[in-house]
Amino acid sequence: MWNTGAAAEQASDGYTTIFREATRLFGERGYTGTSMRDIAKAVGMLPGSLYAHIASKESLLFAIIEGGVDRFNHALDDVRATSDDPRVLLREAIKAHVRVVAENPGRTLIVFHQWRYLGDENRARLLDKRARYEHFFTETLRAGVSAGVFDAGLDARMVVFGLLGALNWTPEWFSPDGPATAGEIGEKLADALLNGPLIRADPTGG
Amino acid sequence: MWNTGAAAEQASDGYTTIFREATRLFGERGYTGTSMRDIAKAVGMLPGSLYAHIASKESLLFAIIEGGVDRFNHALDDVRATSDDPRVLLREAIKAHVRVVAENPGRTLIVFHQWRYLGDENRARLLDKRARYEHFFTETLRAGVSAGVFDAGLDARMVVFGLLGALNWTPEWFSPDGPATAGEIGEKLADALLNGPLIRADPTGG
DNA sequence: CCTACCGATCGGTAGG
DNA sequence: CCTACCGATCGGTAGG
Repeated sequence: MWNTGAAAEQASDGYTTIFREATRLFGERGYTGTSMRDIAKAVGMLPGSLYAHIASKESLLFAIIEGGVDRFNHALDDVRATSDDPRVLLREAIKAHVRVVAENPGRTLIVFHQWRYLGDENRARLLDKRARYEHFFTETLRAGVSAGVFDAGLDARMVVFGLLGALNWTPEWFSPDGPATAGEIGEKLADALLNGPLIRADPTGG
Repeated sequence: MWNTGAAAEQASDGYTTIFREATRLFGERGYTGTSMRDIAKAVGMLPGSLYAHIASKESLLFAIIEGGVDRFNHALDDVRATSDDPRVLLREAIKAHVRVVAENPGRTLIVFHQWRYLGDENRARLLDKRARYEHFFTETLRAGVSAGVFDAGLDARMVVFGLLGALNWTPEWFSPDGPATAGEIGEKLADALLNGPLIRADPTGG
């Protein structure tokens, strides 16, 4: 009877296993498309037994989303420490975002889309955390415009919506099996987003 | 008994009403989060009566998504006729995209996210139509790089992913109640996306 | 488009 | 974490 159970499950306890399988299933089938029986089957329990570990289906969704948003916000805390230059901050924020997405694209899709299924209170808490994340981009852009390194002629709201939209769409196409690392993708995506494809008229005529 | 029924329903027949209410409900609660009973209640029928007008829940989802994708592709057909300049084509495509989103942001969210719930055959048909849409952006970018009007130093895949991500995220924030029209938003978004916020070093020193 | 219904499944709980 | 179960709801159909 030695070395069975916990070891075979990679030392995951009941809650951890439930959390992991629920994340996978919510990502694949959606929250409303996943039943507690699906989760129970995936973790090898009977449906009623799940409730020895969790309070409700919604509490599970909330834990998944909140944990995901927290990773994004913590990544920004590291970014803030890297520089005072808004150009560097924005580039590092893009790279950090891609890194967090790359950790678990499926979880990120849940974070971005399935907060709609939370009850009023949980949804409000989540949207507050997401607003904090988005605020960094708005403020960094504003600082860069003031410093004269970002284009003051652009609509700031559209720049931020465009940037965040591009970033929030990354889990739709990022593949952990692709040849490029998250770091390489982050660099190239930052180049593309910060510069835009358009070549300006060159005042030297060259 | 005059002037009741059809007139009060704005001349919508059964199928049209079902289609409209299903679009609204799938947008608000998701496909798997909406029951046929929800739809029946919204249109004022009993659940079983829906099947006099539709074949199945999935056929309804497919009709909504296919109709939505077709609007995007038809809008691009108009764009193709406007110019040969890749810069103009890309700008007009961005504006067209925003216009289609603005028509019905809820339907667009279904188009972008709920194709996952289609069966294999319907999903493949949809993804093919979406690929055709995305191909326009890839090709227009390539043409612009060849013509020397788009930056050849950027990773083309990242430019297209960034652009399409920003566009596909628009239904998340676009509000028909906002002060700006779809046309104004499209212009400003195109400026932001095509130029990027970063100011290049000016060779004239100005 | 209604009446009446099918078998299957839902989130969750009492008591151990 | 299992046994045994609750009332509610699911997509869909036969026959009119």
